[in-house]
Amino acid sequence: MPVHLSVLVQTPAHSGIGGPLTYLSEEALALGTLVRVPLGQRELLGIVWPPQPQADDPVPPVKPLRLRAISGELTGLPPLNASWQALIRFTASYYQRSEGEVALAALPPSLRELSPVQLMRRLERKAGINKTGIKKGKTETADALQTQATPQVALGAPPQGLALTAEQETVLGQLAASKGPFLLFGSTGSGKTEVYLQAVQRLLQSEPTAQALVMVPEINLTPQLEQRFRQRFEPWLGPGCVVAMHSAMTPAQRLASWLAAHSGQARMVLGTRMAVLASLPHLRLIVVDEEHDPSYKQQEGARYSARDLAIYRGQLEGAKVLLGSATPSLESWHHSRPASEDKPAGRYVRLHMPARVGQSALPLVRRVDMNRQPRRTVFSGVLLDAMRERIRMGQQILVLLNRRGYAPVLHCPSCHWKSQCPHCSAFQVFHKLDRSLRCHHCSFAQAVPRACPECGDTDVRAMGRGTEQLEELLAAQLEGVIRPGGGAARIARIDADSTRAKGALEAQLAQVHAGEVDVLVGTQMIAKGHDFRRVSLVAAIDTDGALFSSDFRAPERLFSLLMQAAGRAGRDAQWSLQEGHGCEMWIQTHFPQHPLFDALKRHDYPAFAQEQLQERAQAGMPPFSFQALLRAEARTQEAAQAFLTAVAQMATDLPGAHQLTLYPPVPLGIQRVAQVERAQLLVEGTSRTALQAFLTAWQPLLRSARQQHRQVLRWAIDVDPLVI
DNA sequence: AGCACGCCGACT
DNA sequence: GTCGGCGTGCTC
Repeated sequence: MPVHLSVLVQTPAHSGIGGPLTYLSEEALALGTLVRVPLGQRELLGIVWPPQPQADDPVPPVKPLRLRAISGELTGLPPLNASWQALIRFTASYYQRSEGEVALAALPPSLRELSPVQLMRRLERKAGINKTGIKKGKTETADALQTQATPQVALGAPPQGLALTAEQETVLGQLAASKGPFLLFGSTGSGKTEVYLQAVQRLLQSEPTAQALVMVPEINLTPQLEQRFRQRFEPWLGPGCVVAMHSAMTPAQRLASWLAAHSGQARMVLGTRMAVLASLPHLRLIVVDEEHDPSYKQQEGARYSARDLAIYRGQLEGAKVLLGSATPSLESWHHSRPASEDKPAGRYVRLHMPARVGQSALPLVRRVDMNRQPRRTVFSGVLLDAMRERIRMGQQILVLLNRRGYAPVLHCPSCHWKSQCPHCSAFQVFHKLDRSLRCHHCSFAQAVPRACPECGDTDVRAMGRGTEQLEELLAAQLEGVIRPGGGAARIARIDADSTRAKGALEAQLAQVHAGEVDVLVGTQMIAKGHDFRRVSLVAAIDTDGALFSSDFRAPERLFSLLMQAAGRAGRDAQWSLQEGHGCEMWIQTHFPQHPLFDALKRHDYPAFAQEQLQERAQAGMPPFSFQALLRAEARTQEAAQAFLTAVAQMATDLPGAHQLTLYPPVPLGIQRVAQVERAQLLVEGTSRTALQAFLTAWQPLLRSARQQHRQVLRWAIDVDPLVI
């Protein structure tokens, strides 16, 4: 007697299919079981799911006659457990996406594509390594995986690790003593990584099946960290106890890692934001390194914050959560505030590690008042002198500018033509090296015109400067400076352009580490994570834009970037101890009195955070309010805005609406990209519950409004947006 | 989102 | 006479 089975499939929000679909099955299957189901002409991977509560929909969703049977069950894989299901449900509901989209996106792509037969072969092959290598039928496969799933038994003695400082010991003690979640506020170089390693080790040691998840912001930081974790744990728990998870892995690698985590064989997962949705049946600890990093926020599809989900998942599964940063997000800082006379303490426990390991001092921050420099000065004389001296002493220099290319725009002085991108409301950037004009938003590229396309004048000029131009300028201005070994200063540039080729970043970094480079020019890429031990001077060339940006989070990002960059300098104690030649961070600015730089000079994140939080509180901005954006894309700006205006008018009586402010629609910062006009509408309020209730009620209205607004190509809701 | 069906322009 | 453009509509 066939039974009805609810199955989740990958259905985008636009499709109208929200919840699970109903199929027939010969037998009832446990929730979380992976199945293959027919949908239209295709066969898709699905997950057995609780049926949709049919409360508000009086019309039965399907005529019973049309039900189709599932194609098959993926045997050999234990079902996704209840915690994982709950995590997916929460993520979908909080970020306003369908459960099917979130759930299926959380599985490795090759699992979605593999047929049951192919998958079974894979599992057999994997299991066969441990067993005799004889392939058998499907029940055998299940057994094989079960065998493999028994957690790794310790092969050797637990690793010793580095000797801990008193601070590190204290922090580890605090971690053990309370429930958390924790915010570890530790300066660059204070040894946070060793705390993570020890925390993971203590967990794995005390519980024979426990799993830990360690998240990092970017893939290019993972290789060194992955190696460190492997070297620490593999001699102890055997190869395969640590697996990586990030989007740069091959489909086969991703599947292998996922299976190892899902089966419980992997004891530790090291990954980027996607790893927060991995199946980890024995998860007991989540570490979020550099928790302030914006890349934890997914920027397409379900726009979840992996850091926020880590907090939720920890609570859900009873796992400890440790966020770490030298410049925490203002949200996390606020949530970890100590109790004051008028207010109770925040929900997080704040842990503090102020000291740098070893003797190295924090660099001296020096401001150059650009108002006192001749107009159009790129490198001030004082900075150039300081750089020359460092080169003569054989030390390295980092020059930061967040603008790649040669010049951000080309223009014609006689007719005022500018290198506007034909598809976007942005300028095409001048790249001198390959003589191209390139749009950084839609990638449209063309050759640099020899003469002005409008008036034919051959005097077309570059305005402003990017990293390419800095590299060129420096070569000229540092000419004749001789480094200790003899020879001229060697300048290199690292940015998205120079590292496009696979392995290019690693090769360039290796050059820097080998001392083959004296001056490194680059975008924020070079400020993150990489440890340049011989760098003794860091210079930020043009940061003023972030001080007065319309994006209220720009100062926070700038402070973090500069603190991180400063942390790159002076990791090697030898120079900081030399009298008068300590490590320095130079800031060229037209606003040397700005409080951000005052706090930076004192390396005083708490002071900066307090000042920013006061401003945010007064202006009623996050973390003192909650926001969501509704974005619409259309062929014309008018169509996009008309849709937003219409749905805002329809929303006035929705639940929660009276506690929220709906702002008028505005064009996005870059209003047009690749011939598509974009507009957005901000919803804001002080109650997260009201915002959630409102968005949930709004969704069906948005879907139906699209019928009247055929010009709208698509729309999406971004909950807790990072860029407004 | 896929993938069909469906109705109009340049090709073996 | 067919191949193929992408507009509209459906998938348990």
